[in-house]
Amino acid sequence: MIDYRLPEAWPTDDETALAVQDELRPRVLLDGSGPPPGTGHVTGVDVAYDDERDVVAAAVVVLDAATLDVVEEATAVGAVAFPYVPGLLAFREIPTVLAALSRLTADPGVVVCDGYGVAHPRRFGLASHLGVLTGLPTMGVAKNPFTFTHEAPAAPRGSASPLLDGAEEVGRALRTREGVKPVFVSAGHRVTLDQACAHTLCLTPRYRLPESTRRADALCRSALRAAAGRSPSRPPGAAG
DNA sequence: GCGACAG
DNA sequence: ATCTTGTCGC
Repeated sequence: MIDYRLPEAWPTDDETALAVQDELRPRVLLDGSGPPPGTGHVTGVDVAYDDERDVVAAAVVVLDAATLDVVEEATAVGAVAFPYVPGLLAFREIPTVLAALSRLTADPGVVVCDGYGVAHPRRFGLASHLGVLTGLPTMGVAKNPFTFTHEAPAAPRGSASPLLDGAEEVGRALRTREGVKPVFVSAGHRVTLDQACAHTLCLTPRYRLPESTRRADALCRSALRAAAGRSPSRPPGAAG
């Protein structure tokens, strides 16, 4: 069990956050030293919010990469540490994610984030940031193209087209289900773009989104309800 | 200056 | 992300 600790000074404003990204970006490795797709463990990470009550819940779910069976789960609840700012998502999600990861006993293997890795305005998105702080191999699978451009990939599952920032390929639009909107894959840390796409296809035998993120999404939502959301439609004055 | 913008 | 009814389809 590893205690993934949050850096002492976590940014509170945009300016400092940008400086932190510039400082940590050089530590990103895209050497493919992570485990081969379909082997070992794959861990899904996701976060849910109740900004109204200033509560955030993170969930991490470790899967057997070969069978996609759940090996272990963990959650953590905390206070919202940063507002949502496009390009600074990591500062909002990472504190609680690290707390949840620290509660795991199993080796996380490759960590799959809901968002981007190096496909980022400054090449340092959530997945890359999490990878640098933990040393774990990470990658990102996002549901939207963010600010990047792409051509629609061919209809068959497995088809892909480059996700571009100008002329640079920062990620890939990958079709995980025939005829269905693609997902947007990018490398995070210690994982190549090709490996990230291969991992994604291993994780999507049935649904558009990776089994890892689907599991983590369901878990962080229930954790949030347990922590902050009493019956949402309970009339004022009722017991509870 | 204005709009767009991972979750 | 989150707010939300019904609806089409396997």
